[in-house]
Amino acid sequence: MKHKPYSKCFRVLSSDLRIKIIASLHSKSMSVKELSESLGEERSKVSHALRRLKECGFVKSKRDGKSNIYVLTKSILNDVKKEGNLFDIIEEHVRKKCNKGRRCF
Amino acid sequence: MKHKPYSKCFRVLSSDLRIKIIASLHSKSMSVKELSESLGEERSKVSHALRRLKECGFVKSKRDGKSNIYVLTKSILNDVKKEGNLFDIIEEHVRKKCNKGRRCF
DNA sequence: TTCATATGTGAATTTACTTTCACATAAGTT
DNA sequence: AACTTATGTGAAAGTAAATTCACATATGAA
Repeated sequence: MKHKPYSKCFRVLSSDLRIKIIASLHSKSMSVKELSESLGEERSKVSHALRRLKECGFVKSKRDGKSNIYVLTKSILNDVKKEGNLFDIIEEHVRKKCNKGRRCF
Repeated sequence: MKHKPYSKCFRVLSSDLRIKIIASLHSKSMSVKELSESLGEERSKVSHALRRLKECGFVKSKRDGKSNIYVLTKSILNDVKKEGNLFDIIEEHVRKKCNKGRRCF
């Protein structure tokens, strides 16, 4: 088992904003502006976040006129749709374990 | 969907050392000293890492004489054993997506 | 081509995390 | 009790990541 890839991927998922972006894009592909407005976050912040998500293959983008539309890649899109996906696993863990510890939240 | 729990859990998993510890404890429950020696990492570093893993419910500890033996909790232990677990999902993602991006590794 | 809109990006700043170190505690041994 | 071993812990120092901001680029409209 190589460790670096795991920690790197988890690190990209370790930001609240980036998780929000994944959740948003799951409902609907969006431009930076749309994401930025719907999340109430500064545009450049969203842009930097998207870059990190893109670098690790969680999202991709396509030009549409003046906008760049961001889309979840199949990989993570499938995860979110499938039963027993990445988020289910974490959610279950959180439900069972994390609320008991003081510091986790 | 609450976002904080996700990002917090992912953050705890975003350290190479902490992933190594999880992998080690998967083979065998160990004391801080044993972990520290087998990983070649400074004792206090391992102790701090274990605290974070414990805070988020990934490991628990039990006294055994002078030692504290660290054990993976059922939650994550099951994950590592089950097909389609957390690590499989990330591994598959890495294999498919991350090696294409420059920055991910 | 000039202007407005949407976005990307680098760098400085700020914030968060990790590592190290000295010391405290706890249990077993002599 | 005094000593040794194993560990926990707080705080300083070091390192990395997030945020902000000014500017660059790219596309469509007038």
